Amino acid sequence: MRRKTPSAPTIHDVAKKAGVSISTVSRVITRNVPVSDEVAARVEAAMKELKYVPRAAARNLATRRTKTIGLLLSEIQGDFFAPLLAGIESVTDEHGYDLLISTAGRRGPHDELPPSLGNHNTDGLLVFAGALTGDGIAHGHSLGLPLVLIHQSPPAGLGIPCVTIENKAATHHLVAHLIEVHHRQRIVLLRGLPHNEDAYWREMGYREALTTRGLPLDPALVAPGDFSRQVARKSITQLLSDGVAFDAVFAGDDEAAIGTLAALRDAGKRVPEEVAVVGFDDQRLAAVLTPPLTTVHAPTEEVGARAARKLIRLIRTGEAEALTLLPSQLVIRQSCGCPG
Amino acid sequence: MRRKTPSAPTIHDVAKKAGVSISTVSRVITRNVPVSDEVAARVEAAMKELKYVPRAAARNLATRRTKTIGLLLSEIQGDFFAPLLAGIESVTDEHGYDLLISTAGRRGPHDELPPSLGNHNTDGLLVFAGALTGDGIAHGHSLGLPLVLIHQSPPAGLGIPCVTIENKAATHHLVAHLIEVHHRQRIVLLRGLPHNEDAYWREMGYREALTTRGLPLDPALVAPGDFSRQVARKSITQLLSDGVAFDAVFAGDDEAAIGTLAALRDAGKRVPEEVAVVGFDDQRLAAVLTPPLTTVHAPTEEVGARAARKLIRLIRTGEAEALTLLPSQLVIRQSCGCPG
DNA sequence: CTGTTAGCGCCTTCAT
DNA sequence: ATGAAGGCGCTAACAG
Repeated sequence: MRRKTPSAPTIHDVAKKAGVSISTVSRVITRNVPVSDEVAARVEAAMKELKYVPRAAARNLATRRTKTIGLLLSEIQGDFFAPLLAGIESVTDEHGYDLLISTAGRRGPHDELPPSLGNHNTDGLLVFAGALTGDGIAHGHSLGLPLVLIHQSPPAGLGIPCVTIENKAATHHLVAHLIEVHHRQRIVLLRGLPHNEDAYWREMGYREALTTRGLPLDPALVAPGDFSRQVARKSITQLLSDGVAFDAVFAGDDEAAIGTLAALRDAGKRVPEEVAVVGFDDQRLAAVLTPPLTTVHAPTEEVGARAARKLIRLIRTGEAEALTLLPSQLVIRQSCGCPG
Repeated sequence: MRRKTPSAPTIHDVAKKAGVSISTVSRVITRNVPVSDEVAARVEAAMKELKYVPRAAARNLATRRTKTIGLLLSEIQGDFFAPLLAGIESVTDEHGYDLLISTAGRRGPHDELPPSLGNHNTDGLLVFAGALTGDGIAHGHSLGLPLVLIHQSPPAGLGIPCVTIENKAATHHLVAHLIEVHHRQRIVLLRGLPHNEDAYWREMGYREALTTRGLPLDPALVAPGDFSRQVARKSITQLLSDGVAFDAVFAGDDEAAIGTLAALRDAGKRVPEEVAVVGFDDQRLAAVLTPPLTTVHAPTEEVGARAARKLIRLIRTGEAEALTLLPSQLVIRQSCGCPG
């Protein structure tokens, strides 16, 4: 049934079978130039019969465009990643772009683009926070590669577009809720990762909420959280054994909130009666925790979609607005002390 | 500072600047053929200075290989997806392959390959369950494209390799645990999606566990679960209001277990005292539920890694073993009735 | 070890 | 509306 690997049909095979020139075949493929209906039909029949598929490499080479977008990630992990990718994929798909994925790997942020995503192998790049250093970003930019940053602002001076979420105001509201509604006074802050911008702004929101309410910024209440269950758990356990008094915890993100809940449970502290706990992100887990977690909803899928849309515009028109800041929304559940 | 878009440097520019021929440059790029150290150094300096990046399209065209693997998904969603992709990415990365991602979209399984992943735009394809119909798979196969199926077996007759997990025996053990250790007699089965092979084998495991223990297969205890929270919740609520008596639920997967837990909570039933609940998959959520969910751990990351490794071998050698069946492991927590 | 020369498969003016 | 011919940037024999 099977011949001897008849090495995939080319445009020439189609042309011959349809009795036309290759340029005509090319025209019915690209649909850029009018072709008589009759001829078009013949060509299409030939393509179908031969199971012809245009070879991307050849088109790319001739066109000097790849019709693919690269996504550079720091790592594939957590609840964060799926919605982000879903958002991106929906718009790249809609616009006929392919999606090439690559991770920085465990070595941390990279100083250069990975070769595969380098210039001309991709029409543009989506760069997620932590995947590239400032130098790495500058490198890509200097190559003339269209770039859009996600959850990370560009190195000073480079006008690279960026899309991220509102962290500070949302955190401020969240902490203010703890203070005003639940009368908490000693609120622990679990810090996020060192160079993470989200972490930075959340901390700013926390401080602002306290100071504007006349509460002291007690350094004893600040501990590492690193956006991870383990670190958060350790921090809270430590605080407890150090005898630090507190009646609430802003964990930095939902993962850290889970660690916090675990530490508190271990210590026999009741949540939210004795200690209120709040997170950030509103991951899929948040609603099913016990008690259900009060947190801030981060519109991650929307971030992905916006970033992709922006990159495509940048590729097509050469410009895109510098910053897209998506609003985040308070999600009140029960871990703050609100009734179910 | 910036010239007039000096249209990216090519291999010729590098050759000229290094004072060698383009073949020499090509050789230092591919490293297939020995080149004198001195010359190599000169060439590399030139490449660096020019910020030269080889154009993938040109290489692909000349080589007739793309060095990229396609991943065809039904949808990007859930806890399932991140570990799967992480597993795949780690091995494609290790072997120098790029990863092109595409989803079937909401229209359900497709009868043909998406053009971008079609022949010659990819060296091979990883196809996840539900992304392609049998015809779609056959189509890809007839094109001579190396294919590896994930969580789905090939259409009869086609020797397409596949990697999936052990469902039946694991479910059997899980249900047997309910029967023998916790003395449950009336165990609800929440069915999975209709054409899902995992769902099929899990149901077989459930039946086998009951029949080998002399328990009746009461049709009243079987209801739709669809691997989703909502459907599961509705099913359980319905069962309850119908007055069907049961003392345990095998939810089909962890998502459905969450829905089950919610329905039971709404009805004031205590878990696991009155009703034991078990899931399947051991998602990230499982351990933080209340009570912590007894389930079966599905080695999803490993599945991804194995599939990718198998595809690469298939691409390189033309063959790969037909079936990889990864073992799944019982994870006993508290929702079955075991002590914390 | 290095240079020369064909293509790889398709798009795109340029004529017709 | 269609055909002819050059070129996209690189690799891979083939000579030397």
